Amino acid sequence: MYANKGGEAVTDAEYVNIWMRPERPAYGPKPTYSRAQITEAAIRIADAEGLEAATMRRIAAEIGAGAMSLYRYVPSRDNLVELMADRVMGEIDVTGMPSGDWRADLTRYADELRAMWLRHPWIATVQRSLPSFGPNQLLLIERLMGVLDAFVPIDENLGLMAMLNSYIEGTVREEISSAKEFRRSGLSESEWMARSYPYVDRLVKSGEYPIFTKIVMEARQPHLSRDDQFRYGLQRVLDCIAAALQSTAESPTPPGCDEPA
Amino acid sequence: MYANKGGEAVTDAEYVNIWMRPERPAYGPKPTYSRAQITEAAIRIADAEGLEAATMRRIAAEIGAGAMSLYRYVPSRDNLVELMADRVMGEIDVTGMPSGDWRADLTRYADELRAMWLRHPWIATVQRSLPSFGPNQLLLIERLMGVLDAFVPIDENLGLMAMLNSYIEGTVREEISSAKEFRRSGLSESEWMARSYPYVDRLVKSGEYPIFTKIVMEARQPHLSRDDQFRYGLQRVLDCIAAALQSTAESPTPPGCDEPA
DNA sequence: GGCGATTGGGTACCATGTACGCAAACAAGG
DNA sequence: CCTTGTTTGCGTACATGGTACCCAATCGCC
Repeated sequence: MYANKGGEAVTDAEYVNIWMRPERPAYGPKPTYSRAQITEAAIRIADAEGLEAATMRRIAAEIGAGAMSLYRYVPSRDNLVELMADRVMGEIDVTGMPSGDWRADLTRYADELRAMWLRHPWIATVQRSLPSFGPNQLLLIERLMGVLDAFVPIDENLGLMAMLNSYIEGTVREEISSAKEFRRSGLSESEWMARSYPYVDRLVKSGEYPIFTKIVMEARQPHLSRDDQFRYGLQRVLDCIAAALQSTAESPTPPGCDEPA
Repeated sequence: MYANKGGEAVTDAEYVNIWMRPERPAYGPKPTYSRAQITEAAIRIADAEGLEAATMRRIAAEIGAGAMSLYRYVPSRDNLVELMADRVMGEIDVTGMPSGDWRADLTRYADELRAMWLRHPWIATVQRSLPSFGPNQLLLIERLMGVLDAFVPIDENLGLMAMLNSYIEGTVREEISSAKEFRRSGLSESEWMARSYPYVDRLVKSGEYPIFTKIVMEARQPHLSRDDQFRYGLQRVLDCIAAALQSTAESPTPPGCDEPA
């Protein structure tokens, strides 16, 4: 694809991931566009109309380029999605993050992560894997893991942060699902509920789902603001972390010591 | 699409979801296939080669039908995916589930759910929303929520189960991501690690990511068996639930229930 | 100034979901 | 039994999406 200084061809497969691939070589005409610009345009479209609307042709049109021109900047659409994912990770503000007050830090992180997911609902559909971690994602890991680094061994820290992230992502995923359902059907929340009434009613009337019925009839949770639900659950998770900090402070033995692989 | 007994046409839009749509009318030639058969075939393909490999043509070929024949049984591919999702939910064995020992029940549920996700990694990519809950999903909710129903108010129960499910799904999602990465690259785990070494090495050498470096160098977690990681984290989540049961048992609800084993 | 790599982008190919139409199959009324 | 209305299986066809390939225009470096 490119030629390095030795003049040898460098094939695509040479690069482990996009982050190892140079944005542009120092030769030939000046590029009209840029990875950042393309990524930005793609995010704009995905935010407004979903990730599936961000097609190569559409993105190209958005920046006034020809469809195939994008491939001068990005090896494939999948890779572009990785760029998008890392780009939005950068929106999470973790400046001054190990502030000393871990609970405040994690609360802020949780709020920011959730807000970011809600701004860019399509990240719910992209799965990340370790080697695709870009600079923003890495910096985030750095700051987030830094919050508890002084208090617990690294393994414990990994476990706790996995729990925290799972909670945040799981919760937001549900918010996104229902929001997407509304959008898909083009109905308002109340219209949508009216529409699904026949189904829910049939289930309730069948008598086979007493607890489901209880949820439908009694639960107030669904009527609370999403923000309150989230914050309430988050407090519980943080309590959990507090307990774990306590116990490791007492017996500093990291978990899984006695376990063979 | 179909005609009801009055002879009036019933359009697709009349149905809230697939579960409200009758499988087949009582007229015309006997269908050669069935929803269940089609769903089964689709799952088989998706398990082996990913959800994107389960195309309509491929599924049809699998059962020896023409591509368009599937649309006599399923309104769209999206709806078929919903059928698939509910079908695999049915694999989770929750018989006799409110057994009295909530901790054992939830542990069993967690193990089963995780095992099911690992058998059918593609569910990670399908997002569920309330109205698409099929019979198996509903039965699962029924049994799972039943486990703590006697101990906590319904809203608390919802919150706790959301936390539990988030933990399970978040953890398994990561397992799936890396497994998929291996499969995609066609490499073994060690080959794959060797391949991504240049990237990791560059990050470590840069000195900008001390905690990332610490994870790479010191953490033993990634070397533990996935099962152990999962079980360890799960215990922590269950402890969390235990604490929540404790606190709600003290104030609002009448006593008489016991505590974790 | 010329060489050779690189850029923009048009054309084209293949895969996918699915609308449409038609002939064969079959239940119910005569 | 035959007619009639409806459904089934499925081939054809189209719109859309990713992207391989090609070519002329562009520009850094000798």
